[in-house]
Amino acid sequence: MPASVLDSVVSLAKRRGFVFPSGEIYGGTRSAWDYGPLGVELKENIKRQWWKTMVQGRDDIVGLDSSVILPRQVWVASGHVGVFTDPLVESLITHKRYRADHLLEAYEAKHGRLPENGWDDIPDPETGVRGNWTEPRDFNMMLKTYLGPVEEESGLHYLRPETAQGIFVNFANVSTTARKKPPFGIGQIGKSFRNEITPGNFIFRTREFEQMEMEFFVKPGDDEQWHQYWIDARTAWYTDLGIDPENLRHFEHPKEKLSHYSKRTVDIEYRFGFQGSEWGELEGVANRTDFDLKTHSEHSGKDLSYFDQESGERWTPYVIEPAAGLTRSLMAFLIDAYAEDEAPNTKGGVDKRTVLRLDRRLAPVKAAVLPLSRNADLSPKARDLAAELRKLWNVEFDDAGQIGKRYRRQDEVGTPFCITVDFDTLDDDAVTIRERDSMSQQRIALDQVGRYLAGELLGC
RNA sequence: GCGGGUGUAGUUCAGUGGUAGAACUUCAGCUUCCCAAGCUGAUAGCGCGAGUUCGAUUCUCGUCACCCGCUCCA
Repeated sequence: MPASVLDSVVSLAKRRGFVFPSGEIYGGTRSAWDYGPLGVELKENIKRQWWKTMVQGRDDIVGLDSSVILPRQVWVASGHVGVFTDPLVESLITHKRYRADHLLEAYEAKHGRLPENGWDDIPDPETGVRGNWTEPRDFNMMLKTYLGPVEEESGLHYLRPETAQGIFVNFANVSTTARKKPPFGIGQIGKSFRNEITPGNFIFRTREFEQMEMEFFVKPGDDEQWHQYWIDARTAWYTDLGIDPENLRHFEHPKEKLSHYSKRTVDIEYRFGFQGSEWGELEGVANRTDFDLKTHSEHSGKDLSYFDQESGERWTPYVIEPAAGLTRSLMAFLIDAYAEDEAPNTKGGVDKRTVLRLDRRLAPVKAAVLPLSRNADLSPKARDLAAELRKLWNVEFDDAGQIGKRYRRQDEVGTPFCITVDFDTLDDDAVTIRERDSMSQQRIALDQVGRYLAGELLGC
């Protein structure tokens, strides 16, 4: 997919109010974005579909909404305080950055001792020149905040860098109250925060982001099967909602690059068409082993193991985690839905039509009611119809300008149905419903429109 | 954070050391109007700050933001 599609989508998103730079009137804040009227609808629809598929649609998964702010100890236990605080140095020659501890370890491995003159002895791995380093600096990926009126160490809290920990610390609460036993899962949608060194690529990487995560607890030994199951299930979720399988692929994390908690991680990647690397991660499906529950058991003193009545064994569940980035998938859905095709015009020729072929379930606007003309009292009738339909769906009313233009405007944002109130409506009390993709039209009685749409928009 | 690039209406682009023009968009009106690019009119901009200068959107510096790379990850 050429980069121009990505550019077109970004431009469309800005032009039609899906996404705005955050705090734009003050110059903006780095890599923070606000979602406009259409963007928030799309975002909510994606969330709703995820929730339906992952939580409500399954007997073995329940939902949770845990807080963004968690005690510092949670992050010490999870390993995030340690892992996310890497002292880094930068080469003054190549401007590449290295982890300070890695360079020191390498030196020690080679010489059998620590350098006598500190950083003056450490060579640049590329050029071999010694001592050209910046001071080691801590890069903590977690955003800090201070609770309480005084900014002091005891009030130090972190904003969560992943929603998962809120699930782990509630594992016992949920499994008891919801009366669930492994294999079962807990799903959660919410914001997470990371001090990314390099955010960018529009809404692809931001410091404040929204995750759709599910932690699935299974018996040790069953974990690898379940892992594969969720990789497949999650991939199918995207294709079911309209993503072209050609634009999806799996990326197996190399063993040496796995996160501190992971045994195996497979990313579901989408062909975004970025300039640097075409593919980008949509969702990571990780086998987190029993790392999280064990570490929280140790640090909190609360036993989070599970007693299996059937076998009489006690074990700590393994965790399979499909963690999806909400706004990334929003971007992927937009890119995949974007199309420019040809449509007939008034003069008997053909024109270019920009159309978002979004799945109906994701479309921000489900239907638009368009009176053919402002004259002859068509607008009031159309307004009434729109008001009626709005009780069930997000419906727009538009009577400005030419009818053809209004169709195109709706196509551009993926509205599946355009309902036209015309002059005949005054006599026959019927309207024309035009479908976005097929451009087919049907005449439906006014009092049947709601029923018709209900059938077409099932599951929305 | 470091290096490179960029910054003119909502969008895409012009342009000048004497404070800017177009197209499309948007809005209002006209056209009994069924698939944008008919007619009339209107709204709207030099990212922000400082310096040089009689005067800066234009030159300089800083800053902010965006894009590319290092790195990190949903």
